[in-house]
Amino acid sequence: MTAFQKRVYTALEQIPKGSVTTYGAIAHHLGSNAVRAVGTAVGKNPNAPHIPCHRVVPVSGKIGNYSGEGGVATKMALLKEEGVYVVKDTIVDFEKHLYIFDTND
DNA sequence: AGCGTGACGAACT
DNA sequence: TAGTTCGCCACGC
Repeated sequence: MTAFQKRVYTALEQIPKGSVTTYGAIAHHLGSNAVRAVGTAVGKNPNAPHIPCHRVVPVSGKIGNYSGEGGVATKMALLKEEGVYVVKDTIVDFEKHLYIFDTND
């Protein structure tokens, strides 16, 4: 477990239920521009359901990927359980559910 | 210490 | 409009 991973996981826990965020938003929130590093961090350490990694999606409004059980199928299922509907691997009203990290200022 | 890979993103053709 | 390429930063070998 690296410090960078923890930052990513902490950021994910800030995502409220029924909302989603993007890798780019997380990267920017961490003060970086490396969406790859964020995706790598989450992907290599799902950290179990303790982390709502299913609420993380690319800015494309699509599902992206998922290393958990069932893959993207489970990911979109979890989102639907939270009120975020998904059709054809694409999030419905994506930007409406899009959560931006509170800059706290 | 250097190269390649990766749950992405934006620009180019 | 859609497919491809390079870039980004951290991690593994």
